[in-house]
Amino acid sequence: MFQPLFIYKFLTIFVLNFDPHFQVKSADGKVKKEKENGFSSPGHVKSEPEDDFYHSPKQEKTLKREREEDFEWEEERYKDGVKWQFLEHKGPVFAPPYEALPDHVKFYYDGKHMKLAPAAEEVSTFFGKMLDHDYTTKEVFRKNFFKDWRKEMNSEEKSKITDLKKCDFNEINDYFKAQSEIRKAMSKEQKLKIKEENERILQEYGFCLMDNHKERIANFRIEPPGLFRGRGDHPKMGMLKRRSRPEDIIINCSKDSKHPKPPPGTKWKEVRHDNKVTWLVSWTENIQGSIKYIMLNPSSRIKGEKDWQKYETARRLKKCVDRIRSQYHEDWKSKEMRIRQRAVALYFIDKLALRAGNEKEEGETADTVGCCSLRVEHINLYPEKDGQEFVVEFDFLGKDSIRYYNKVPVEKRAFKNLQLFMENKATEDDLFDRLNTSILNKHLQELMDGLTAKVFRTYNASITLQQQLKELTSPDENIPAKILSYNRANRAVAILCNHQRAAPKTFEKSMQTLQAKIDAKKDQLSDARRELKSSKADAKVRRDEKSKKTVETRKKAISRIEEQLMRMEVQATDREENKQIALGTSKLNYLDPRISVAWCKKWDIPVEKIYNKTQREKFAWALDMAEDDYEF
DNA sequence: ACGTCCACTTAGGATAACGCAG
DNA sequence: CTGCGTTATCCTAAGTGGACGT
Repeated sequence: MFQPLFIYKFLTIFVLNFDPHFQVKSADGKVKKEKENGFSSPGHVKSEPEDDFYHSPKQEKTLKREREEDFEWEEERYKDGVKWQFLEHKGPVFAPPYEALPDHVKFYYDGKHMKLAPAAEEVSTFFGKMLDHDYTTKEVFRKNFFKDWRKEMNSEEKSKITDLKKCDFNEINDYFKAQSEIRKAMSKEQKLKIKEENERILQEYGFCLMDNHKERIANFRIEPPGLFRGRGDHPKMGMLKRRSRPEDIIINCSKDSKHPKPPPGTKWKEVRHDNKVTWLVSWTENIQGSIKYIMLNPSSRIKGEKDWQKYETARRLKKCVDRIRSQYHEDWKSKEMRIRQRAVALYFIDKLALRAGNEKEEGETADTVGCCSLRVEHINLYPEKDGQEFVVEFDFLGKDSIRYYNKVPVEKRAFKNLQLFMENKATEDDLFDRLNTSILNKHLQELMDGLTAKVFRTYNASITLQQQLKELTSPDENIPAKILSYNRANRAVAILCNHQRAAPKTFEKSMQTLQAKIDAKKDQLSDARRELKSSKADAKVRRDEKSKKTVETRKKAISRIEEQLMRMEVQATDREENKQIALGTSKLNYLDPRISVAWCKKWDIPVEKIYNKTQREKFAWALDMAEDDYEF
């Protein structure tokens, strides 16, 4: 077991030896897996004698039990919201300074060439680069851009350039396209050089030291300036996102660490030592005035533990969800309107996995809603529709302005309540006028410690995966078929959570190509069968070893082709069903990875078929923890 | 009870890297 | 070896929810 004294000693040695330049990957680029408190991180230090202390060979089961204890111990280590004891990093990487356009790249106003001063020119390139994008045709985008662009112009530019329609950015657009072609056409050596330089920056700035771990940082680069790309009908789209300078940046690190240095001749806005937060760097962004952060990679201890905790909370909900469900069924009958509304909203959140729906500041963001912020206009009630009773039709824009459209039969009492909530209301009125997320979450907190609205999404997603896997996996199918089943289970969750994507641009084409391949494979198969038949006949006549052998090889060839064909057909089905559905979001954020790991172990599927390298790093804790009998 | 601030998770699109057929 | 389609990674916007002050 860990002795705090040893930890402390280890930490001291480690800090002294910390060198941000050293390699963490082995020569072949493979990440060495190291077990430590159930977490493995690509950044963990190797070849320290103390390592043996962490990696002493033990039997799996023993290791597992001890690791679980370590988790508890870790939890206790950080009381009162303390997140770390020691934090050292090199600060952020700034966006490269603006490089003026070459003289031959011209901007035209009203058909006449006009040389812009650097400030205005830089902003013009932001727009010029985006000419092919839909954004530049949108009125709001153009209006916001033009307004902010004019702020960057000198008085001469400002007086001349008064109409965006008269601006010709085409040469700028062509220039950047050409630049990107040049980059693509670079020689191998040049590309390698760039790759090496990126790797060097990653090694220098991409890692930090938090307590006794060297951890990967998620986003160590400061966001470059550009035009704000809000999603959906965002009122601020096209506004200029300013360049951040060191004077805008707050550094967070421990007092006794080597503080990051600001670029020569500059100062940080502030250096603070707040170990109740997990971020390393922050700055305030100028569009919404919100704070941006640099934080650790999902593979880090601090993110992994939190993730694990999230699923443990969802599992606790599993234990009491029946009680909570019967509770809200009761609350539907309450004489108090606020309780009825709370109950119906919770019913939606539970049944349909809707998001909580915080209020938003009008005019500051796109008009999107979640459960608590639904308005009358977002639902239609049908006492009877398509042979079903009490149907609610939802149609609203959710997070990222993704449309949620669903027709669901609901329980009669819920339906009657909805009718009641909508009485004497205008379409733009709140459906749940006596409810908001804060009220709902306070209620949930009373039902279960740590329960909030979002836990239902996690719970329902994970339980759905588990149940679908049970239902869809057939024991005698081969691995590709089992993986198809997994993807279908995953898909059921993605549909529940309404995780959509734009159908890939190449979808139709690639589907055709695949179909052509399948047809070709089918032809190949019938050819092979014909050949087998003739060689069988041949063998019957000749009765020699050689012809018998031919029969065998041809049989093998057939089964190989059959296998290939099957694989392709499975792939085609999978792709078709996946056209507009994004599996990644649920996989990464909602599905308890231990369910997937257990499923892989149970059916002998290599976990690499389910999780790629990054995902395995993020879920290292689960890979370590889950056995084949894990139950969510 | 409400508004505001802050910290953190969740999200889809853009872009880079990879890998395979021709 | 090259071009093209797929997959992985990067990017950063857009949510959730708690704390705190009034």
